[in-house]
Amino acid sequence: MLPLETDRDGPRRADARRNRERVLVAAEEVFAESGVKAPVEEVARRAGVGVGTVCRNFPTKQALIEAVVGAMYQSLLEEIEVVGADPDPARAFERFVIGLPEFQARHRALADQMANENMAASNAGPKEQVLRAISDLVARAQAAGAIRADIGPGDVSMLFAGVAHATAIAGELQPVLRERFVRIILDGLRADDPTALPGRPLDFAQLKRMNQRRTR
Amino acid sequence: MLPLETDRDGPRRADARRNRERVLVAAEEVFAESGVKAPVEEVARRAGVGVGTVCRNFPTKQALIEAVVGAMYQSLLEEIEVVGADPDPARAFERFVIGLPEFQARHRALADQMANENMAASNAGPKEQVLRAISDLVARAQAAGAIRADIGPGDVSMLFAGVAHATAIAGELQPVLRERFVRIILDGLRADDPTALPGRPLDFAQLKRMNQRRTR
DNA sequence: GACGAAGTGGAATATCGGTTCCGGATCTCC
DNA sequence: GGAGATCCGGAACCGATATTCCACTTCGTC
Repeated sequence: MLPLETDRDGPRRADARRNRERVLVAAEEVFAESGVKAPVEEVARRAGVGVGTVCRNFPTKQALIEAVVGAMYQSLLEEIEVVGADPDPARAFERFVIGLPEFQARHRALADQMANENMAASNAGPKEQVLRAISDLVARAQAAGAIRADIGPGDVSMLFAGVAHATAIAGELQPVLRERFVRIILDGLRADDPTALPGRPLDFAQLKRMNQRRTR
Repeated sequence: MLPLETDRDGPRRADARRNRERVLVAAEEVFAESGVKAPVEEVARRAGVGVGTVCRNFPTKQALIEAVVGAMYQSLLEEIEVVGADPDPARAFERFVIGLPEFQARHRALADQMANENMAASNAGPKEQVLRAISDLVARAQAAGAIRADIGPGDVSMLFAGVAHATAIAGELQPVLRERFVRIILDGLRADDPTALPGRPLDFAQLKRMNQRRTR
């Protein structure tokens, strides 16, 4: 996607590089439709190449998934930067939490990945930026008094990841349901007169630690 | 579990019936620990029988899963009846929504199943009872003014299923996080001065229709 | 206790999906 | 345009897992 690619992992020949790109695009589509459990062969068919080509560019299925997830973090980051530019912190936060489950629904592979695996070691770059951006958004909204103070960015992303997952089965009702649920949770996050929460606000460091523990 | 079993699906010999029961128990444990993707052989080992025995009693893995799910609906029903006996509708509802994600976390197979598959055709009996009980709980809470009127029982169960799924990865923090999220959503469900929701309240009939569409 | 029916264990089979391999096609550079 | 490196397709391989099958054991009954 970027010219830098040639440095790290680009094949030497022009047609090969084209194929690699087509595989990546196909994989994003297939994983979005059928989840990461979709067979590699399906990706190959969609890309119009043989399985051998897929496996040469991405030596293992896990590597393919991580490449796709990396690209998605990149595009998520762009979306966040757009809503983050909103000068009103409350509205920026609201636009973000409406967009997040929609994004996760659009790229189911990311949601599956976030729910299931380590992903801690890999993709340090774009992922870290996304997490920082989310933390900022939450902190700004809290500073503005738009949402209660006793939650952390980890709470927010887990809550809305749950919405994305729950609504995933919902056919054409999906967008409406997603918005219903987001609105309800937003009401719950407003500062008015909340019931006290047990535990401490959840930040991403703790969330990461949980994932590491789990995969060990 | 009941004497009726001999009619429908019980083997004729006493030891065989014992084995069937042990398989069911083992399957519940194994699925809870490792999800429904756990190999049948693992279930057999845990039950102390051969795979042949498992497959004779439950001709297909799907059948085994459904049997386990059926048993879990039964026990969920019992829990609901306990909290439903609370004379205060608001407190009954609250106890229910705190218990639901906990229950789903305890029996991950059920959550997987609820999220993934049809389950519409099978297990008509106990499932229908559970759904009716949930609808009652929601309606009573709404009649008492404890929660907003513009949501349906389907909204409630999807929201809290989402919590169960999102918190599934959370190791020892799981119970705390679950309660945090449930409290937040409960705040959002209270009637005070809610933002208007798009769409209509979701009931179980619509939810079922969604599942059917999806598997077709 | 002995006989037949019912049930058992686990090896064999079938299937599916990821990975490897290689003969042949394609590109790049001279 | 040809030589040689690079890359391609997809068949073959492999491991994992569900399902089937049958020689052997156990149960229930007389």
